Amino acid sequence: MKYSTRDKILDAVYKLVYINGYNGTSIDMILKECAIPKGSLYHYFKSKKEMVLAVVKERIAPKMYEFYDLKKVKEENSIDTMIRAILKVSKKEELVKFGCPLNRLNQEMSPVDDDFDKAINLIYERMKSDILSVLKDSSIKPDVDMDSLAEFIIATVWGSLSLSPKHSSKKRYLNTINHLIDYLKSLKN
Amino acid sequence: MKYSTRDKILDAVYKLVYINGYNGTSIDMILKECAIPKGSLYHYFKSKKEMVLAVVKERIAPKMYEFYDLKKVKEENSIDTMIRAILKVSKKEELVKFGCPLNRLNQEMSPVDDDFDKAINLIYERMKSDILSVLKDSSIKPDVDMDSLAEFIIATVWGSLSLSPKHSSKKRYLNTINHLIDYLKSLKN
DNA sequence: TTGATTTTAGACTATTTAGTCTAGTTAAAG
DNA sequence: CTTTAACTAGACTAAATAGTCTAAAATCAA
Repeated sequence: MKYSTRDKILDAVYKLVYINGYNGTSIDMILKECAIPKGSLYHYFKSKKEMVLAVVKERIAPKMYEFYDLKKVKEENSIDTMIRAILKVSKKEELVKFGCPLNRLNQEMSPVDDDFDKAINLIYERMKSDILSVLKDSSIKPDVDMDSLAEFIIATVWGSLSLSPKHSSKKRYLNTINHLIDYLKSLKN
Repeated sequence: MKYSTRDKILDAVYKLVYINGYNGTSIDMILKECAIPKGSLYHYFKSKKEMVLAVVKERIAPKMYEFYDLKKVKEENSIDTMIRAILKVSKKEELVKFGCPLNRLNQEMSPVDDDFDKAINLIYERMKSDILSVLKDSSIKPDVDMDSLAEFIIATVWGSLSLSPKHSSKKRYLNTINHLIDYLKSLKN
């Protein structure tokens, strides 16, 4: 099980684009980061854009889905499963430090590039439906609109993570997100 | 009262950087947008960075403060003033379409540039204290932590606005933000 | 009007950018 | 072992990049 050149590239691009953004990351930075020659890079990917789109699908997407595949603890109300997922976010240091990688790329690329917009939206919709499937078998007051609640959860988590990355800390995230948790608890039937 | 070259530049840069980001906006794009020669540009600003920092201070900042200087309606609980401010955001088409300009720039520049980080943080802190001063004379349940509540409000609004700019609409914002409003109402004493 | 200052004009430069191309090397398959 | 395919290597290109420079024009103050 060796560390393939392609994987090396995707890891480097993920890391660099996460922090510097798409336009802030040059091919040369990538080559330096993974110490490979240009020929190899363009052997695996036909352009920078295709490369970063591969990162979206193969690196960012799995990281996003990861947060909502919590196994339900027996007898637990599903809303508590949701709360556990939200709290678990604080354990991922890079998220608390640099914000959500999907959200970052979304803000930079969605308004100016259709392919990025589509790729990112696909992941967003899947996240949303994952959340919905957790919420739907929880006992929530009947008058609550589930769809907008799922969006509210994502928006709040993303927003909390995006508050001034350099200064945000685990504690700050938890303080902010605590209000979301209180709200979710208040929706229990 | 003429439209000065400097203002013309700041307006163009605001618009271009808002949509394309800092690294996605070139000097040539700016020159084309405001139809001035390079000499003029570099007469008013010594570098691209200084130019965009001026946009942050002179264009973005006022737009941000604008949303929290609502006059309190007589007899109104201040929390309702807050809610009115949050709802008013939906009336600004560009916000709903492209997200919060401060948040966008923050995500792109704060992790990689100290000067941007500082300038943006200053605005953020002022917004937060504006919100706090509205909240502090409202009748909110005593056990609520005001500071994190102010951050929660900003995070949620920013997050709601950042959900997939291309597809977000006024209605989507309002649906999402409605949960925040319900939560705020529940905090009334 | 004159003289000083501010603003405009855009050609020019050095660097960086994404991407190409061809030759060489390594690995896989028979 | 030999042949074919996958991969590496990096020099090279054309375009775009931020920023400089000098001279001309417009504006302002006396």
